[in-house]
Amino acid sequence: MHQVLIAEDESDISELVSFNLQRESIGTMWAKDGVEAVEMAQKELPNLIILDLMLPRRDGFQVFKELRLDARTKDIPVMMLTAKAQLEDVITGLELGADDYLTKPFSPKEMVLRVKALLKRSAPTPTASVITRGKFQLDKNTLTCFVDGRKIDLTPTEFKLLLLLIEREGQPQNRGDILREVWGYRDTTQSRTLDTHMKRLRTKIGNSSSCIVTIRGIGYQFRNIA
Amino acid sequence: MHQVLIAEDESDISELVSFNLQRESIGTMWAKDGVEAVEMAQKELPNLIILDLMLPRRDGFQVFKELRLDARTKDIPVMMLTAKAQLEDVITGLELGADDYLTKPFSPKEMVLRVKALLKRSAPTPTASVITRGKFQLDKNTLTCFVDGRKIDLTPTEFKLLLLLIEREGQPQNRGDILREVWGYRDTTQSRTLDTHMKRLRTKIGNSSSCIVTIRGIGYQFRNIA
DNA sequence: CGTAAACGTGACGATTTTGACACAATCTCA
DNA sequence: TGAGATTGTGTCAAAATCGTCACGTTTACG
Repeated sequence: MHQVLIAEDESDISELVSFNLQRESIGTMWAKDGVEAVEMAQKELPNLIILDLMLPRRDGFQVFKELRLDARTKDIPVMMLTAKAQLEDVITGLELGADDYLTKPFSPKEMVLRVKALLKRSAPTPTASVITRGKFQLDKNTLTCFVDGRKIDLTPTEFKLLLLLIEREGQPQNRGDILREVWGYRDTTQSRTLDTHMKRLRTKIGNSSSCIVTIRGIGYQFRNIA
Repeated sequence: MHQVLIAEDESDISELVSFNLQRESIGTMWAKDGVEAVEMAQKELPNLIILDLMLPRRDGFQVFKELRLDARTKDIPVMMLTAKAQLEDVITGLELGADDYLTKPFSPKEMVLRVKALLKRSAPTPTASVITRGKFQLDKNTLTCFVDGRKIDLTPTEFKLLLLLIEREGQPQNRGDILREVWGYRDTTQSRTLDTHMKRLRTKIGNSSSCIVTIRGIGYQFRNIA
C-alpha cells in the first residue's frame, strides 16, 4: 500500500485530502509544518508528498529544496498546493522540479486522480535481482534466463540485450541507444552487430521470440504477449 | 532529443506550443485532427503527446483510447488540453489515464514546465542496478565495475564473483556456496576453479583487492576497508 | 512496379574466457 | 620443527564469444 505525506497546516484541508486518499486505499500521514514535513519524509520515506507552500516554520519551497538535496528523499514525487491564481508560485514550483501542481480550492476527485497518476508513473523499480515479465524470468546476479520455466543459455551480451528490452517493456528502443547502452559504442551508425546478436537471441528463445518486435527504422520493443 | 506530438486543430495554439517547446530543445510535430494524431503517434512514437479534446474527425478521448490499446503507444505520456472550466472533462481524462491536464488559456511557461516534468517522470527510472560499497561500484545491467572511479574490465564470471561478495559484505562466503551460486556446480569438492578466478580478480582490482579477504578453511569475505 | 534502405541470416576467423594442471607458498596442528 | 592441508600462481589448450562480411529478404516510397 502506498503512503502519502500531507504537509498542510490547515486541518480541514488535510482531513479532506486524507479521507479521499484513504478511500482509495492510499495510506496517509500528516505534517503540520515545514520542519515536521522534512523530518517525517526522511524518516518514513513516503511514496509521494503533497506539499502546501504556506507552511509554518519553513515554507514549502524550502522544504522541497531540502528534500531534493537528501539522497533518500530526492526521488519522491511532490505535488505542490497553493492558493488560487498564484501563477508565479506555480512556475517557481515547477521550475524547482515539482512533479505536479494543484491550486486551492481543488476538486477532491481531481486530486485523487492526479495522485494516482503520479504514483503510477513513479512506481519504484524492485531492487531484487530477479525480473519477471510474462514467460520471461531473468536473474541479474547469476545472468540466468528462464522462459516458460525452461533455462535458456545466453551469452553475457545476449543477456544484457534481452534485459534492456524487458526492463523497458512496451517502450521502443532505438538501435543507437541499444548499441550505446549494451555495447558502450560512441558511434553507432555503421554497426550490424546488434542485428547479429538479435538473431542469436531470437533463435535461442525460440517461439517466445515473438515478444521481441522489430520496429523498422527505429529499433526493437519487448511486448509481453501472453 | 525528445519529440512531442501536438494534436490540435487551432493553428495559432499549435504554433504557440511548438515555438515554446522548440525553444527548450524539444522537437515537435503537428497533427491537425484525431485521425492524423493516431497515425502520427503510431508512426513516429513521440515521447509525449499534447492532445486537444476538441479535434475534428475523431475527438481527443477516442484518440486517447486508441493509443492506449496499441502496444507501441500505450506507454506514451499524454497531456490533455481543453477549454476553461470543463471540470468534467478533466475528471474523465484523468480517469481514462491521462498523465496531465491543462486548461486553455494556459501560460506557455507553465505548459513547458509541465511537459518537462512529464518527460522527466516517464523517462525510464534508473533501475536499482548499481551497487556501491566504499570504493567499489558495480552496475548489474551493464556488468561494469569501477574502483575509485576507475573502470575495471572484468569477465562476466569475475563480475559475478565480486558481486556476490560485495552484496554480502562482511559475511564470509564458503567456497562451496560460491561455486554453487556463481558456477552452478553441484559437486564442489575437487575444484580449483574458484582459486584461479579469485587470483585473476585480485590482480585486476590491484591494491583494492585487500578488500577481499581469504578465510582459510572457509572461503572469502568482502570487507569495506577505507 | 522498381528501387533503395533496413533488417535477417549464415559463415568465418580473431579474441577472450574458462577450467585444469603442476608447482609454489602459506597456514595450522601435533 | 615437520608434515599435511589449503590456497596462490603461472601456463596451456579447448571452448565460447564476438564482430564483420556478404548475401538474402522485407519494407516503404516514388
